[in-house]
Amino acid sequence: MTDAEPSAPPRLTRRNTGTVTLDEVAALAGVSPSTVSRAIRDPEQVSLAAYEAVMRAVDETNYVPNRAASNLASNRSGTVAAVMPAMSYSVFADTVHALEAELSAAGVQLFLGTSGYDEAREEQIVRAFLGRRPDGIVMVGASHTEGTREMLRRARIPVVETWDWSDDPIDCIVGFSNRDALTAIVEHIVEAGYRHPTFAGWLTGVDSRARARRDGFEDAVRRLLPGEPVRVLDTAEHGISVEAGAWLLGQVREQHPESDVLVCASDIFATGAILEAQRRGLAVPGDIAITGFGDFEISRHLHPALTTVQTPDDLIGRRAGELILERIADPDAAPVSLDLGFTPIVRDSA
Amino acid sequence: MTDAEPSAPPRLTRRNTGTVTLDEVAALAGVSPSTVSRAIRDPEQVSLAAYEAVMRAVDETNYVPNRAASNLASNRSGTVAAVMPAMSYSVFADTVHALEAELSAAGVQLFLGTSGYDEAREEQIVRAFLGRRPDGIVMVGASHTEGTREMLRRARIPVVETWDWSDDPIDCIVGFSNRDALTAIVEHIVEAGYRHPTFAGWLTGVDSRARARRDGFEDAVRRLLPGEPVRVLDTAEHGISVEAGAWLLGQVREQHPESDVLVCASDIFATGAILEAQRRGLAVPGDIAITGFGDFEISRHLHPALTTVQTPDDLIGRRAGELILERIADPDAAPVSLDLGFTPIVRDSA
DNA sequence: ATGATGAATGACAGCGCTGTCAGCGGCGCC
DNA sequence: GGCGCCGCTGACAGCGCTGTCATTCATCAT
Repeated sequence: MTDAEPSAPPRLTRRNTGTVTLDEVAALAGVSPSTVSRAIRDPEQVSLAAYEAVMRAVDETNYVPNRAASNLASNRSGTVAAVMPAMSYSVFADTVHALEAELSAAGVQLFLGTSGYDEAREEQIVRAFLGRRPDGIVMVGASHTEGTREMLRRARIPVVETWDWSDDPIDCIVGFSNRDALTAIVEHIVEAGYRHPTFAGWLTGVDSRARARRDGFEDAVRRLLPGEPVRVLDTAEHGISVEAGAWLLGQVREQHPESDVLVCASDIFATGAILEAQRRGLAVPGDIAITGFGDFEISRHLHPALTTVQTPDDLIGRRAGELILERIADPDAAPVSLDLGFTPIVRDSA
Repeated sequence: MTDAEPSAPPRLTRRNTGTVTLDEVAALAGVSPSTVSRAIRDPEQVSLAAYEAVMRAVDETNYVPNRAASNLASNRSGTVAAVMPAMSYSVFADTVHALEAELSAAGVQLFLGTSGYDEAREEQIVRAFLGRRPDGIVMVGASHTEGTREMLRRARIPVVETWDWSDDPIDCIVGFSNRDALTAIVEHIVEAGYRHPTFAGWLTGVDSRARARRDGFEDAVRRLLPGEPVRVLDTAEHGISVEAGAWLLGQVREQHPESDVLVCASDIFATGAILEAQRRGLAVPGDIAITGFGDFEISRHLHPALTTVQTPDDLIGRRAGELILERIADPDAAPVSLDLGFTPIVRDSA
């Protein structure tokens, strides 16, 4: 089968990709390529007979449209890019899931990238994503390098920042105030009678949300517990892990033995701290109270059940998806800032 | 500015996309488009002077190459697609992370999709992904619809199935035997003196790995504990959650009060079961022993610390990435089946 | 019967790149 | 001095689609 057919000139195209193309489907179906294109994208536009002929040919050839060609011709990619800090332990998993559900219902695919809580890496990722000409982009966080902001602005596509709050979003923002959430926690613990709180989070990293939470803690302590020192523990090289939480419990007992409540920037830390307290035979909240952040599923099953803040994880994803889709449909719509709030959940640990 | 310039004919391109193109960069740099393309993709090919002129023009114009055009022209997309069952609680998060690290080091981007443990949905996702002409594809699991297998075979790109084992992979497979892993657990508990095990997992879903674990359990029980009934609990509508684990503990106590060890198909269940045992004041392993699967970070912090099986989460991702890259470079390489094994971790819960 | 409408279709250029080939000048070699 | 060689560059076609416009034909009101 290596010989050229005698009936046709041996003019095989130079770079034959070997895959079925729209033209071949058209030839088989006995219609023009235009009709095949229409039948696939919007059956309403073609007659029933044409539609059926095309579908038969598509099945027969196992035709899979080449989206790269489609993107190029239509200048729409049918994709949305999302950049998030991490996947493990992901608070963001629910957000991504909801986002993907929202988008895929509209036939839009999600491109996912993780920055590892690193804004320089984030910039690289955004640059790479922009090369794929997504129709929109979803970011976690509202803190980015100036380069990232600039690129995003220039891309002229809808941008939704999430999980954070800002008065100066790039475009749209869907989130809540991490700062206010921590303030709310401090208000609760003060009301519950605790007077010597210690904040704990991963502050070595570039996680602006952790920082916002820290700031909210500091504000509230200064306001509600005047004269009280602002105790802050950084998990540093322990990062975001259960182990870091266990370590934190030791730290607070050693470094701040007077502290009566450990205010964690994540349920992950709080989980580790509670388990470590169990191990040490410490009573929670008797010997030390503990609060979390995020209301993970495990938190209500711990002993004691964790007092925490519920964040609108999947609502963020859903709304972000809706917003992106709306703005793809109407690029001139005004930017939207959506504060989804948070819900303090008081259980037994504080 | 709506008037056509008198000097040039008013032949504005019909569908102007408004973004900077390679041609514009070339004009500004004073070289041909070919040279710009080369300078960007492989600086070695052009003179230093040309390279610098191009880079200056790229900076000045904020040029971002259009990958859709590049894909179309070169028939390579620079992407790899990955399909996994879920993201929440994700055992797979580490795998994806390692995979992404491996690929992005080679300048390849990862397209991620989740099937929700649904093989029909998986097929849709694969179809959609294939439209983007990825250079390779990574699947979680070795059980797919025939349609999926067929598409994947026809795509003529490297395919790596993961987290599972099969004698008849589509192309490559990197994983371990879930069946054998459960057998190993049963061997341990029998050796430790337990005689009445109950297996628990989410069997209502189409998770073939859960099923393989169940089968491994059954095999081992029949072999090592002849005469013993094969007790199996399905979390059913509770799915994969901590809550399901708590529920399981209740179930095993009620339905199989004689059972002395609960063999969970995931550390998530085991975690819920241990916490529920704490709540009920049951001694673990005294009243009932508990084993998990996956060795999540929290497992070693529980009380008692969980006996489980460590799976090569990120090694799977790393190897899968390497394999994909190798096979992109050399499409004629022979398929590889890589059994990465597993490691039983004996702690205090069984 | 006639023109006006509208649905369905086809022709064609072009989206922004890359592969390929040809051409240019400078160099070392016989 | 002529030859081949090599590094670098530019011209050009074409990847597989879609937007746009032109065309056809049946349908309808006049």
